[in-house]
Amino acid sequence: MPRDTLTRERIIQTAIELLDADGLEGLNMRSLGKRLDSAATAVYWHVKSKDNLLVLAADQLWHEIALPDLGTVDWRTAATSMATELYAMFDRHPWLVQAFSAHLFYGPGKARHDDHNLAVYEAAGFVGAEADLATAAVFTFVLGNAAGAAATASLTRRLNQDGGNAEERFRDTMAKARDIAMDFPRLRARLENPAAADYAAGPDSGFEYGLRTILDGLQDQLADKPR
Amino acid sequence: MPRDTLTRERIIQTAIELLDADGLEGLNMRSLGKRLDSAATAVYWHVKSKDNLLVLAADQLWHEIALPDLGTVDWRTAATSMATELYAMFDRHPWLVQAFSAHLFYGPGKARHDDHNLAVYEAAGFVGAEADLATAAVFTFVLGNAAGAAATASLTRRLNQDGGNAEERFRDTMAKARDIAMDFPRLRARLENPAAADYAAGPDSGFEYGLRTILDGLQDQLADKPR
DNA sequence: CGTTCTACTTGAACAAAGTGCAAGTCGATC
DNA sequence: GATCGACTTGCACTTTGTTCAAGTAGAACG
Repeated sequence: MPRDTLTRERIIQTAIELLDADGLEGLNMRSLGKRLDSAATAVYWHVKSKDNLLVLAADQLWHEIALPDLGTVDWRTAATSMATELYAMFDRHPWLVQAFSAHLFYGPGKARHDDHNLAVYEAAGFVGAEADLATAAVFTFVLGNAAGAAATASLTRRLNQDGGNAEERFRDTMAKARDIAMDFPRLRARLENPAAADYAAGPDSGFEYGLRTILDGLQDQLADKPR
Repeated sequence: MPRDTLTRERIIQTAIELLDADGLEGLNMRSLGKRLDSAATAVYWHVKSKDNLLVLAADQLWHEIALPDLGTVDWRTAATSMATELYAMFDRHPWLVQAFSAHLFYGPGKARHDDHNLAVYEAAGFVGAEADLATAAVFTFVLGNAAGAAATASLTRRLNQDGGNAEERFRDTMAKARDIAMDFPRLRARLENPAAADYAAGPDSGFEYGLRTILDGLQDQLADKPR
């Protein structure tokens, strides 16, 4: 006997909890049912399918993103502010990246379009017209970069706080990578004297620093080869 | 009776063919077996698991990537050349994005490290040391952007060549998006006079144009807010 | 108070897919 | 011709998404 009645909202909420806790693999209909104190199949009255549930969960989070005022701010500013918002979202819910990689990489062509959805696209610099492929690329960059930065940050946090399993596994991997890296002269130099390397930056400034660096580098490249 | 003997190489090759043709969903051990003219489980003698097979397939493609000469070229140049290579790879094998989104977004922390692997990382500007989170972000950017551009290009190609189902479906989606977009003043303006818009660019120059645009825009943003 | 209807829940069961395993085959070697 | 090891096969088990007929519980109605 379920304490609370099953509702679409409670299902979505619980699904997000499970996903945040255990990742994409942690969510299956039976574990979800157990967590909800009801049969796995009861969910199907409220939600069409598991895929649909994932979409609904993502939608929920997507709709929590604050929109910049496009009347006041130009789209470049908007894109940057979007990047920050998305950064936070991917940081809190890493499974989003896995579940919707196609959307993130291939743009919103495959995604459903509702008003808020499209407003976010607009804010992120995306235009839903077939001619505007360039802007689609920009959109992908904004999302991709936000996700990458989020991952970086969450990695840092895991290192600093978790203490234990995750840290150990990560350090193992990195130690192994380090061993291999010592065979490469450039890597070796960087590893042996990180402070002197031109890319050195505190963990927390990784996002902005990474941006700056790549911007400088690629700007140069493009300047060299016009057209 | 299989015509050819089953080999790890043939399995990987066939898996890539299936993946290229039907995407991630198109590959299951039974269909793979059928295509190889042998029992599904025969594959397991050559390959540890399906996940492992995906890694092997990705590795195969990964190893086909040409490395810039790091002795001659600085790492920024190398990163750009990598972007081009990766661009081509994601363009040819879109399922890579789906299967390895975690690697692409979260960096090589979770990936296995062999010599070539690490050489590519180095070329892409990644250093396998825990302090260098900034470079990891750069790595993610290069990959993410390459994938986005590849998707854009493959979308264009699909539109121009496929003629039929894919095009129709895409146009439907876009038409719907367009309808909704007309409610947004900025989008509407862009859609009604795309030629005049500052982002207009030929489909084929989408990659470079997208880069230029976002670089300009974010460069400005960073210039405004130092530190 | 009983009936009915609607909203919701349940357990059994099916299908798809990854995979382990015991038994078989086939070709080379002794 | 016997043996051995490499390789293959079919069966079967497990997990997981999903369907469905049958149930229940509470509100509405007579």
